[in-house]
Amino acid sequence: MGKQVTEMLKGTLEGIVLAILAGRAAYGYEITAWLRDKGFTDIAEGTVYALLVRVEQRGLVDVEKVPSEKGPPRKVYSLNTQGRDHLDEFWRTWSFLAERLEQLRTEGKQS
Amino acid sequence: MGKQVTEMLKGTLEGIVLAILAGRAAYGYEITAWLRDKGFTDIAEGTVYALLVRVEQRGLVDVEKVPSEKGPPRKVYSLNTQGRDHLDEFWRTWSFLAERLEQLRTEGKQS
DNA sequence: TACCAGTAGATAGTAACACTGAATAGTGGC
DNA sequence: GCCACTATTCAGTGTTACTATCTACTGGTA
Repeated sequence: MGKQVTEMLKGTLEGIVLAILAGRAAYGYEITAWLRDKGFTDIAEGTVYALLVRVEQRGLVDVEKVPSEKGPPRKVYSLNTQGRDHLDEFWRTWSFLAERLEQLRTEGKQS
Repeated sequence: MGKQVTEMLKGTLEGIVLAILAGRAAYGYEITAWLRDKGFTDIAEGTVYALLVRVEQRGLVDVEKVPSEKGPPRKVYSLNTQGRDHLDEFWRTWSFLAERLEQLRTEGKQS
């Protein structure tokens, strides 16, 4: 998908991951695989882990270490109350942006 | 609007400005004022100018210096063919992202 | 046994982008 | 002569995602 989506993901990827965690608890490897599956083909492995560390440090998620049948133990993340608030705020910001862009797009088609 | 929109604008602000220029030619001060008017209250002056320099260097816009009745001459930017292609690409990337986010949002509401 | 693929996470260094703050420069009004 | 408004430029900073690499555990296979 190239460089353009990379820049656009800055600020949105965090919201995407929090939205995933709002549905169910998940661990890094799982989230990365899910994103790949949804078409975010060029999200690097390390990116999600770094993001999870950030949101953990900011206290938006709770973490639980769960042993895996295959491979090292998983760090399972779940959204806490603060994270839920942050996600709400994210959706508000996203809506603001999406509305204005949609308006710009339709205006552009007219001219 | 705070820090969240700042990060989200990375990658999209360029598209927004190109979309504006697709409608009509404009200069930096004008674009900044327009954005402020549309609710992007915390976009700094310098930000738009820096962005315009970038897109000019990448050859997406044509520039014409126009004397102003009040103040120093304006640099009027207009979208060229390459810029139009880039804008199309931007809309494709944006759609990709917007679709997936919209899906995530509605899924989240179900659970 | 040795090696490799798959699973799972961590980390150091880099690039891109928007922000902050200040400087520069021109015009007109008080 | 100074201030407000218009208009652009630029140096320095912070955040974020990428690249590349390393660690570590399991199971299969040559």
